[in-house]
Amino acid sequence: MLNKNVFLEKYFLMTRSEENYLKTIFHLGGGDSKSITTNAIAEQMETKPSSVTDMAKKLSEKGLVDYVRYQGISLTDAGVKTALSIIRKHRLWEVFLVEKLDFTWDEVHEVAEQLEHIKSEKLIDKIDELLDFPKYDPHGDPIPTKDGKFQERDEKLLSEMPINSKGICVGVKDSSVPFLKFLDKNKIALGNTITIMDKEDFDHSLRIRMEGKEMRISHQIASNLYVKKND
Amino acid sequence: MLNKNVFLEKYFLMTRSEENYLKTIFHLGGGDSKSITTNAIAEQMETKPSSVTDMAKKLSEKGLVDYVRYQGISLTDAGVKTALSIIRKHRLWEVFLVEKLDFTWDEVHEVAEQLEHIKSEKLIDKIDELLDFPKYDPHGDPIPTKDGKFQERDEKLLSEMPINSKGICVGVKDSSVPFLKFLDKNKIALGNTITIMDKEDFDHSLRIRMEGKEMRISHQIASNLYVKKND
DNA sequence: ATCTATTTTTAGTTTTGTCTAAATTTAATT
DNA sequence: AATTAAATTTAGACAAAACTAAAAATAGAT
Repeated sequence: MLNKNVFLEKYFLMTRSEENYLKTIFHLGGGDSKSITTNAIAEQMETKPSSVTDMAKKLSEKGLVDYVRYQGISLTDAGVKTALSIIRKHRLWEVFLVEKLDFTWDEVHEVAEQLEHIKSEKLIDKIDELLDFPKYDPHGDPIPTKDGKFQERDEKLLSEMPINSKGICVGVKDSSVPFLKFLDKNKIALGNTITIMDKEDFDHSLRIRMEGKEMRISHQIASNLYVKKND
Repeated sequence: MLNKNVFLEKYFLMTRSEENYLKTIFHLGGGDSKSITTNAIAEQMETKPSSVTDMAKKLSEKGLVDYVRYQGISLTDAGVKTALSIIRKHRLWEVFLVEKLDFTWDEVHEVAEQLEHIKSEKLIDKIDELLDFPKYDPHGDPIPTKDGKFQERDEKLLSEMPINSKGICVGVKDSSVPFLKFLDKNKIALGNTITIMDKEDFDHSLRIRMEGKEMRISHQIASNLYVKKND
């Protein structure tokens, strides 16, 4: 009826499903005007390629993605902005759940998937403030700022660190529940300082010192842990 | 496929819309096996009677309401239990927004309407704990316990209090945004002790003393404020 | 350059929740 | 008891978001 409402409806009122598509496309790298295939999106979202095509048309209509039949999908600037605002909400909620409600690493994702769709700018800004404007989420992933800026980290995989170097544990590459539970069980937490004592040529396992204790970790673990170089 | 999943689907997985219907029916008094009319529900939810009929059938199928054609709708025990769990979530989130995020009375409802549908028992229990198990929400309405018990209050409307009596402000009858804004502006807050100094026969307005200040309030205001008798 | 195999799209269907318009039941009035 | 008014339900339609199956386009291999 009103022009203003048409505008609002088209550009600001996103459904949960639309938001999930944008987020997925961003995570698959579609933010750098790189085309993501229909199949890749379908696989990631555990849905069918035909459903992705339908949504591609819809998001293209709204100016959030660039879509050419058979050529794949990439985010427009508006699409990136929207995706980042959802990721920002997701990661802030994750911090909230861990810091304020004592959730463990592996429990937060599912709940944050729901909370990220709550529509209230004031709410998420206040949560940000309550948490004292955190820069990283519990998995070590950077939290975009309100104006959509990312603060990337100078980080390396633990497996790539040289012998005798030190690093602070800042994130995980694999954020699956089994891996996070493993870390919890072995008291490997973000912020811990890790010293690489020795590397085993045979199986690429590492001997490390952490929180005063020495332990051996497999290559598989070491290649899924990010550390920030310390010296 | 599995029997267990059929069970879960039918009895536990509620859609947002189903939850809103149950909540509305409860608020209209349908919890005491009192029949609520199709029209009343439609009006409250700003929808059409035919939509209510459709949902009545669906909820009846699920064993959450008793529904007889042309005779109205009431909640079953299971329906009451579900409604109370949603109301519990709504009111706890309201407390959270006011206590932890400095929302004002009039801002909380809209956001709580969204948050009440988040599905995670652990989340709401932890929020409850974080808030130190509050008994009332910011509007003074009682918060049902985890096992669905209500703690009703010994409360009166301010307009019904005798001269020279004292009361503690515990809730509002009208929770519309304009009224809540009025209260904020005039520094009338939950917990304030109010002494009734005088009542004016002509317009039923009241002269009261609150927080050391004397003021006059109209009958309309006084008949929308609940107080707990103090002496 | 042609032929497969794969990917992607189209067309048509389903489910959920809504709507309108028409039909039916209940309630109220004479 | 008959009639009218109001409330309620049915039937049929639609939009969103998914699906299946069939058709079309692309890419890879010979």
